[in-house]
Amino acid sequence: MARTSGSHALKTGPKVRQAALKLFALYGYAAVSMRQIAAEVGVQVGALYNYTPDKQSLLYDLMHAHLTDLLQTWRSQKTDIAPEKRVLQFVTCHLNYHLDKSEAVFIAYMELRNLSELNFVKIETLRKSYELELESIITAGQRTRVFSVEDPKITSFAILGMLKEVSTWFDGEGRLTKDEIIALYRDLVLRMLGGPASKS
Amino acid sequence: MARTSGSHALKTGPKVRQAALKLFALYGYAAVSMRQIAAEVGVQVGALYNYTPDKQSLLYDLMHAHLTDLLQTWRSQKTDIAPEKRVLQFVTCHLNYHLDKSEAVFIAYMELRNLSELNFVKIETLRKSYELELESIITAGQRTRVFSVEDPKITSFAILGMLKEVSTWFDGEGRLTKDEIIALYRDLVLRMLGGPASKS
DNA sequence: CTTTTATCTGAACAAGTGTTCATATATTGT
DNA sequence: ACAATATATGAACACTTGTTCAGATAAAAG
Repeated sequence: MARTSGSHALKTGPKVRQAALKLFALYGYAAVSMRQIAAEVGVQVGALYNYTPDKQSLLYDLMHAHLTDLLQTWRSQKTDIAPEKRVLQFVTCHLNYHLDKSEAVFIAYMELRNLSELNFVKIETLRKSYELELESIITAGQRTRVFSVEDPKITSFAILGMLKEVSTWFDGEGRLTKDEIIALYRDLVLRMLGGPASKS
Repeated sequence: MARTSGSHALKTGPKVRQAALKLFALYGYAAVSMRQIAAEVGVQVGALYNYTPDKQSLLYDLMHAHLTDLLQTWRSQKTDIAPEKRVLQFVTCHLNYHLDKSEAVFIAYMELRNLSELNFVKIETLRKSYELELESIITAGQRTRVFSVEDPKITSFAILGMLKEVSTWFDGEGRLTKDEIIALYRDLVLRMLGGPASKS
């Protein structure tokens, strides 16, 4: 070897992913050209292909990295707590992550249909395993009668749907702080799960 | 005149919009070419320009037609009823519309960033006026103390977010019928609004 | 049947697409 | 200093993009 691997690569590689992340989130995968990404990095278009085999892999890598990061973040949380606390832990963890990394989150929701068939299956598997985490918390709480829901699956979809929506408008400059927003959603989720107190 | 206006146009015009609706919903605006739309209609590319000045207008027209239709559907509902009934009316109306016209709905959420700046403002105005309908119901119920929410705006966002999510997975072939789903969401919404019964 | 005109075709336009590659340029180890 | 090699360039590839338009086609009016 006459050169340590990646003297520039270690800088340009992440820059490419970061530029792609920003531009895909802003204009959408299909609307962004490799030349736009190259310009954002400050490099000619050919150089990108030292860091990705093609445009499709760039999208897949971003989504895969995001989802494994999200899953790992969640799975590093304390696990041995009661469902009513655990669901709040989920909401807090989810919103903190989503509000901090809104670009990656946005892409993961919006660009599913631009994945190749094979990549789509892999990403969907990851996404579903994350979403099942919430459903299983709800089911656990249902068993111990601390929650009272009609349909755990639909309830988990509904909660995830309303949590997703936050990242479409939150920009850190609104009326409420991140923590205030999280508190409001924690309350809404508890209501949806209908603790024993609200049973009729 | 030697010909009644639009002998074919009355057939091809709607076909163009329908083809664009289908393809935009399936692959996204940026990923669909005018030639694909033409092929779906069964016509050559040039013919499309008898029915739209350009691709951008095609997108705008679809979104505008959808939103005015949605708003009109909602505004044709009975208005003189109490907030707790009216909010259920909103959920039912919204879900019925969204589950029936899922393609138009999907485009309206996904393709906002592909609108020109001017068109975006117009569409956003329509969308916001629809979303404010829910917020004003919540605020009204808050005043008469039939609802008990911490933040009417966030609550309306949360409800709209969870209602939107339904159209991403509902395909009419799942475990639940449309009416069963609507019933579940009506219940969830009532819980979120925390009627006086559930006050602590 | 002839004229009028709405509609469609088919080809063309300039610009942009993702990707490849021989060549040049840095940067590092010796 | 030189040699080795990781990165970047810039031009080229074949193809697709949205849009235009002269001319063909078809249908209705007179």
